[in-house]
Amino acid sequence: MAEIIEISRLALHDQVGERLRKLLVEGRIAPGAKLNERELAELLGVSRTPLREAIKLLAAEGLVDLLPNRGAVAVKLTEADVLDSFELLAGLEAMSGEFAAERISDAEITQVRALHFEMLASFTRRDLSNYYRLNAEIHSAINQAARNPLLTATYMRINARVQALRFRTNQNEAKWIRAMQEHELMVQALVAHDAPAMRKVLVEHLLNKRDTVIDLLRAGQIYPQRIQG
Amino acid sequence: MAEIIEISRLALHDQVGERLRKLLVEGRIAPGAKLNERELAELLGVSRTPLREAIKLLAAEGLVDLLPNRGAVAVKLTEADVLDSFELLAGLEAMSGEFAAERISDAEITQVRALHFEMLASFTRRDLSNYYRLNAEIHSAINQAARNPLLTATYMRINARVQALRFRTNQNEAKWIRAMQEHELMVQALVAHDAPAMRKVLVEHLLNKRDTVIDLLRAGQIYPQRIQG
DNA sequence: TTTTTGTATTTTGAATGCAAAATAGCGTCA
DNA sequence: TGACGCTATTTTGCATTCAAAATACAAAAA
Repeated sequence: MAEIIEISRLALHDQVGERLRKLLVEGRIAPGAKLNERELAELLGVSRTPLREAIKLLAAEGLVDLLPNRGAVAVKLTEADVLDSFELLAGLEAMSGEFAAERISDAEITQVRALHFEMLASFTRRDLSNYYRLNAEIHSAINQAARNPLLTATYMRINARVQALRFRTNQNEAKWIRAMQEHELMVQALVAHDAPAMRKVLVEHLLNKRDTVIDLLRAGQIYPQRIQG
Repeated sequence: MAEIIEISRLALHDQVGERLRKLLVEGRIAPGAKLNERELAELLGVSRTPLREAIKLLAAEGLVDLLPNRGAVAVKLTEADVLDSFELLAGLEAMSGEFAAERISDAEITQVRALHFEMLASFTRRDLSNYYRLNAEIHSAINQAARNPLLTATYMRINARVQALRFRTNQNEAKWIRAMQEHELMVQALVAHDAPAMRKVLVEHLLNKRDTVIDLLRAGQIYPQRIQG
């Protein structure tokens, strides 16, 4: 009989972890907010045990801070934290980009180019929602093409920390246009399998994103969106 | 009254986490070995609750795999995993090295040079134990000089995964000599604050280490050291 | 002999309970 | 009025307990 790959439903603590992660990344739980175990357990409909296991997991991912005997709080990144995060992300993206330029297949290039044009369409329509989705898909495709799952996982982990911050950052028209130009260069570098060019444009791209986020952070445009706190 | 920074003793699950991590990294728990909760809890003298929390932590760090309803096993890296790990480590070290070259202080350079000569002494005596300690200290000092704690933490996390593999890998005289030459170049690059040179030598250094480990892995020289399993 | 099926045991997963630490509230004293 | 200290309540941390899933084993059938 054929081997059946069982689609194992996730364990409770994993489900809780995913839901909590989403709440944190989307900013539904505000940075700096205390995570009351009893409250959260009731909200999520589970006992405190799996919730605590999930919190430990998120702590290892850097999404919450653990205070001994005083529970967990959603991380509130300082400006220095944000700078460090983007610096590291730039390096990781550069690495991804280099490997991708060397290893990407023609089929994958075609796919990236298609996504790129779709993104241009969304940009033209100023359709932020689809723009962000396509942007994420392109970066994900580049990561895939790098052929290093550990690199991809590491990138995603660090990215999750700043995800809440990046929510809706491209209101600035000039910076948005520049981001699109950089994406154009990325596609060119991939087509040419030019690893150094890919590194260069990605580092620049990320550092620009960093500056945008830092500006918004200083202007207080980011954290005030909190829902719970 | 002055604010007193309390040296809070670690919570139990953290202590358990550290002890477990040590057992895994040192290979005392063999790769692929099942982590029986009852056994381990008894061995460590705690109940299963904090142990389970610690295991979740180590799973997030990539030191154990979680099998739904079947517990945790110590990760057993495939050759592909090892290649991915070293590729990522090379990129992270390169990043560290670049930033360190740009940001290192004169005092830190002096310290690295001193450690370097101590390591040369250990090399000359073929004193493996001190050689490894000093080697780790130098890489740690470079990481510190990069001024990015998140990068340091990320590097250490990935490094822990392959730590057990790297245990005693420099038996090969020729490769050991080459490693020493590379270290010489590192110090020179740091003194000259030459970031590109630092990147170059560190990537090379790590990829050579990778090759050494892969050779040993293929020759079956690594995993057979297991104690428990 | 090999495979299958049913049962017993083990092991993991989650809820509950209990102790210790932290927080909050209140009263007292300066 | 304000600061300090004590008690009560809340909250976290860990152990214990209970339920469900997986594994091991043995017996029966092909």
